[in-house]
Amino acid sequence: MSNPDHVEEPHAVGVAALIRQRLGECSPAERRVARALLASYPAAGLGTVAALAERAEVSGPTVLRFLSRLGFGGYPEFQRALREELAERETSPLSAYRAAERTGAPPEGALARSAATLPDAVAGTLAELPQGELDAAVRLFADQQLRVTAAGGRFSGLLAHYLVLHLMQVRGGSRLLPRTPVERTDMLVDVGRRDLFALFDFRRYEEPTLALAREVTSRGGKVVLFTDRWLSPVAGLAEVVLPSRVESPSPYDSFVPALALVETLVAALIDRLGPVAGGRLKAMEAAQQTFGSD
Amino acid sequence: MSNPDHVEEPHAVGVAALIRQRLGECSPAERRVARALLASYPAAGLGTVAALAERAEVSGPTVLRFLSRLGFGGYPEFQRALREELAERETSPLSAYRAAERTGAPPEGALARSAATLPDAVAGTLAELPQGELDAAVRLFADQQLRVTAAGGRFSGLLAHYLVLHLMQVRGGSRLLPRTPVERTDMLVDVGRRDLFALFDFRRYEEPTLALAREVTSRGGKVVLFTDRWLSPVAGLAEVVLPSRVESPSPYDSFVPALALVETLVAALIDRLGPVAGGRLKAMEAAQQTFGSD
DNA sequence: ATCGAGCTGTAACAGAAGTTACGTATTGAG
DNA sequence: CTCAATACGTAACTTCTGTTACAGCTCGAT
Repeated sequence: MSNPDHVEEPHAVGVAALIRQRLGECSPAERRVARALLASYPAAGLGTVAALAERAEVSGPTVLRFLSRLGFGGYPEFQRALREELAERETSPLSAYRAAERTGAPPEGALARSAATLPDAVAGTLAELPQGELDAAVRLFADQQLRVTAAGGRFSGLLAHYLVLHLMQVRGGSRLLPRTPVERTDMLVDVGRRDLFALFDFRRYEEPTLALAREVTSRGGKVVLFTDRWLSPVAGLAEVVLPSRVESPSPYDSFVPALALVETLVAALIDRLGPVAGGRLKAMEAAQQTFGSD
Repeated sequence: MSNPDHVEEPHAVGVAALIRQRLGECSPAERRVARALLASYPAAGLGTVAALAERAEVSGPTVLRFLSRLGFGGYPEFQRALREELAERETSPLSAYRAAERTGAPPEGALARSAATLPDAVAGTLAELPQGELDAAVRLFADQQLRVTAAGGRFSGLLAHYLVLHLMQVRGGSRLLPRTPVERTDMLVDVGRRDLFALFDFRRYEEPTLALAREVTSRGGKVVLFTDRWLSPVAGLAEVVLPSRVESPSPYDSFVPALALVETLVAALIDRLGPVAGGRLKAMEAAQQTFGSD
């Protein structure tokens, strides 16, 4: 379906628009269905035929005839269209940005777009984060028996690196998996039950990361996954999944929410390991003067 | 603020919040249902049980058991809750996370601290950013005549790396300055009027970075500085200064606002230079495999 | 006033959906 | 190694849903 021509298909421009467009050709009772539908838009159409009929104060068959007139083959088909439209809309939840986008003129500039998207993305990511998942992740990272290895893709690898830099100070026993296959395989020979992997996999998901996850889990290692809200395929293998939003002011996905999540994890880890981390902190600071920035 | 009494009512705080809250008490297969549900919320829950089961790669009864554990009497009841929530949200387009923030999230803990500090820090950073400074920075980075070199400290170097990865795709002629003194001096021998340096210097400010800035400016090179709100001493030498907030949920400073600023700069740069050339993108992808992550 | 055409609701049907019971596999404890 | 408890899927069942056929009604035209 890649032709931009006008299509008779109902799904072309959205169900709501279709209803308004064809409203003229409808009978009185059918019009009541349309109004009931538009009154509380997708929700009213996601229940049963009988419920919608009652809300519109018509009979069931009238609802069916109405939908048939719109071009739908049946009620399930209509609901499917509604759900698909809903899924589309949910993926870009920032109505403010989209509204500005629709007005034709480009938004006030990148700065305004950032201000509109990034704080919400961070807040949303943290709000949607399952408390249990974070707790589970903290429990794993706090286990000093486990050796932690972090890995990611070209961009997300920086998040892995950032996590490792913090873990080194908080609990030790952490390392960053190199991106070259040679060094990588060398580091993976002795992976086993005592290993915890922090994997970062964002759209477009990388095959090597999935392969890595398979290898690790097959050997009894555990995986904590940082991914976007569409969930990398690694999610199926991971013990803990931490999703982030990726809405961005640019065409590229944003890593700001994901970074916020990493820092939150580190903060929670410090909360749990408290005194231990404090002592290590002092030691690291002493040994760190040749490096510089904390 | 610290009342640990959570209401047992399923519909009290929204279905999504309920799922996240009870995720800990669920069996592995049930957790997969929860993830599938949250991945494309609420659409995935508005189809049939079989469809949701297939999406989660579990059986139908597992879906039912999961919902039963959440306190729902049956699938229809669950869908009704979903639709009611949807109707609620449609009427008040305010962000869903606000409500979840007030009712669902625990009053204490790292997650709550992050939710309280990071979004505001990002918003504040962007709001306090002088539009003129951003414009000036964009003008410099958009100048293809200039060779861009990015450098930073142990942690902030990751931001420099992130900026370079984007610049390579957007405009080319960009490189990351190594952190070892030997390679560093080697890269600096021919610095001159045609050079632009993106320096990242955060508390505690690094002497090497200041020295670098002195060397660069003395040879006629330009400096754009990313720093915290207390301003690195490099600020005196920089042509453009971009300060970020650093409030954090942990004892360490946060780089989330700074990353947001970098992404904003990239977005503005893309606005100015137009869409990224497809050829450059392909070439980058081909060459990326030999790359290591710092 | 009568006829006819189009709406609309009632009732019965077929099918799909949710639900439940049961058996197998898996895990952890003793 | 054995046993028990839990987790999970398969299959049968039952309810409810969407659908269709049919009959009554309204309204305009002749």
